[in-house]
Amino acid sequence: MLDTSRFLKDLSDSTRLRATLLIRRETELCVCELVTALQLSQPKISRHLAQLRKGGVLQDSRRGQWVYYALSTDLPVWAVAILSNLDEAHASELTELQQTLSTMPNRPGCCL
Amino acid sequence: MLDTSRFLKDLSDSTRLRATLLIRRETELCVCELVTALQLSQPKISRHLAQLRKGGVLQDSRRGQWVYYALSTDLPVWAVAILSNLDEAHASELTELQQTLSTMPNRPGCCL
DNA sequence: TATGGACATACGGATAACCATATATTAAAG
DNA sequence: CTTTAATATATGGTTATCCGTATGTCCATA
Repeated sequence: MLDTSRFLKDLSDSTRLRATLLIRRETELCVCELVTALQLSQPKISRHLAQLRKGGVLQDSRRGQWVYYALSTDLPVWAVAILSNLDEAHASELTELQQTLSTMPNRPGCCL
Repeated sequence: MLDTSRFLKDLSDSTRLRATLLIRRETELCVCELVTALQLSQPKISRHLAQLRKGGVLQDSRRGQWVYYALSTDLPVWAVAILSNLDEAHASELTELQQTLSTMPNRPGCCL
């Protein structure tokens, strides 16, 4: 079961919040896509994603050399609702991040 | 303007989360009422309330010897919505806290 | 002005969060 | 089996968070 305080703490870091909301919009993203979109180092992104996974916010699935992260399918209703509210609060910034993502060179396709 | 990450961090502590949600339900509460309801030390409550006030989540108003805390009237829509969702996630616990409050001896009345 | 109750803050220590750098793991390709 | 790309983790250091205890401030009343 998801703990409320833990959930909020996991989202209270700007990197984790933006990563989670961007994943929510894009359904799923691999690590290198997040590195490009957020323009942060790979270890930093990976550490934050691990924390979100351990906290039950995200789930991962390996496909070839890529690991894709998506929202956990076990999120309770209140958590899904909060993510929706946070998306509203970050609407324009998230659209910009999606824009950056769409122009990423060598973006891994869904070629499994 | 309220910062999202700061807002989530302020609520990510169990004491601050419960205090905020209880205040939301009761409209306003003074420090000694929160000390009783949450059964924590006065300095601890006071410190957390100060953080919530500085973060723009709560506002305070002194009336005689008592300081009452209420939700800030400047909270954006998304923040109010999140508090509502969090109340749902804590419904039964909050009702218990209200129960404890209602039996508080020497509870300061609205006798300003 | 002295006393007591309500509240705030300062101080010191313990724990946790965050980061950059370096290194390990895994998988595809040669 | 080596190489390379993608991802994960380990290490060490800095900063932030949280707490208990002690003390300060403000207000009402005597």
